Amino acid sequence: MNTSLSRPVLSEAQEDYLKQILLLGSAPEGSSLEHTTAVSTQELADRMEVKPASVTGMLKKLAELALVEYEAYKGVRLTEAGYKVALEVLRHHRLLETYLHQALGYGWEEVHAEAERLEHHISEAFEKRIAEWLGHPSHDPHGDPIPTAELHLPEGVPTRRLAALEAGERGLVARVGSQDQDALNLFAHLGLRPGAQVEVLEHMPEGVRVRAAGERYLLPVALTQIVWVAEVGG
Amino acid sequence: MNTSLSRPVLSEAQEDYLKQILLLGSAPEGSSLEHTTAVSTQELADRMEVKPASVTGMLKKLAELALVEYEAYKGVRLTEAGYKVALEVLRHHRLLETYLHQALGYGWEEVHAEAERLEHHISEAFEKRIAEWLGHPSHDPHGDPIPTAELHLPEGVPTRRLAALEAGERGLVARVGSQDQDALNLFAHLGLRPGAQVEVLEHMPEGVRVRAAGERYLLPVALTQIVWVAEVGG
DNA sequence: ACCCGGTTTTAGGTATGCCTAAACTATTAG
DNA sequence: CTAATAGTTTAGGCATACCTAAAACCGGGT
Ligand SMILES: [Mn+2]
Ligand SMILES: [Mn+2]
Ligand SMILES: [Mn+2]
Ligand SMILES: [Mn+2]
Repeated sequence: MNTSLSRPVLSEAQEDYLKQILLLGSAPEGSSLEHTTAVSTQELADRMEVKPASVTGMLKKLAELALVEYEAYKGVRLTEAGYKVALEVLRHHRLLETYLHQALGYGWEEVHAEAERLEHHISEAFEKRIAEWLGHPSHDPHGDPIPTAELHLPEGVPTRRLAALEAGERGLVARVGSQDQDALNLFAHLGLRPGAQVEVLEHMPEGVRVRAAGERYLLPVALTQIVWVAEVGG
Repeated sequence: MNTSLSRPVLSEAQEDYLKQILLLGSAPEGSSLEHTTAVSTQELADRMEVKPASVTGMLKKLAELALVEYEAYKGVRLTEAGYKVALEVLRHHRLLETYLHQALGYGWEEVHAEAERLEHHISEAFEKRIAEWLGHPSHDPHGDPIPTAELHLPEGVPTRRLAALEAGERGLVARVGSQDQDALNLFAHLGLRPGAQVEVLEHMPEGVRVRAAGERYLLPVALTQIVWVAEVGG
């Protein structure tokens, strides 16, 4: 009983495009389609590791399917329908990451690659069962919010980039917002995972000196943009 | 660390062809490449729900990859390399079925469709973790043997088709060897699942009268070919 | 020996999703 | 206000995996 899904059957590539358009067009904290910005061909090409010409082709196809609004030279935005699909894929992704971590003992930094593929291939029954097993979690192991079954994206606690903390300030890692495997490996290695405490010791030209898991490190600025921290007692 | 796998990266379609060549070419009990028979274009076309012309095309490609031996008009057999791939896919499939059943509470008859897709998309890490979680099971929920991590197919206990039992004989369902969803639903509904007791009451022209789960049914002959039974006390 | 009918292959075509190279557009720096 | 350049699109290709229609094959029966 396939419930003849209300959404068309999309390819893996199409689903990934929609998901990335959502991710790239959203403010780091933000949710809701209205607060979304247009995404350029170039950004998508970089993120999808594909040539810009390929992106143009795909965007035309998605526009025909009424999943995006696309005007040449002006970037794309999701339509209401496209937004739904993107959230659905994102839900699969983040539930899978959580399940791999909690049920199968995957490392925090290992889950992304596996989820990136599986998100396109699990059924709604599978989604439902792992969500139940997990007790309907609100956040994945990276601290990212998981869209609900009704496709609402929960608001998070207010956070600031690690880069924005003053010297001497401390906080709790709330989110490590990276898709890059090497960066994740590094963070995992340093103990900079969601829930951990961090303190900014000093801002330097080459990066930010921090203390995490009892050790001191110099983090390149780019990496301190990726880590979001919440109030210590929050 | 992808360990740069010894086998080439194959498409989902290629993997499914190899698996079906293995399944169609093996005796119902049999294992080992030697005891395998050639498989015809037609059989594959039926099984894969594809036209014979498509099969011919695929077989040529697989032959180029040295995964099958293919001679026009004479059917295919797997090469040693193709046999390995087929067993690998089969291991994924049957481990997944077992996991979906035991860990996620899928019904015995629901697992096939989900496994059919996922088998191509899980990593070796995933395979390993579910195998460990399950305690390295030897058989899947349908009673089919699961290839080991070293890709050996365990021998089963000797079984006979339900159709082969004499009137009055009883046995334990050892295996329900169907890929057909509707047949599986029916068997599940009747309580004819691996481990259940069955008794053949009478052979009729229209089918076989059996008792299972306390009830009496008339099973079409075709369906009694699919069910394998072992000695009651075996 | 030959014919027939089922099986299999060939030939030619579709759609997807990617590529490169070349042409074009929009924006920004002078 | 133009001209360079970064960003984008078009045009033309390739590979995969299917399809249909037509031709070729093969084995059994006469
Ligand atoms: Mn993906
Ligand atoms: Mn879903
Ligand atoms: Mn499959
Ligand atoms: Mn494997």
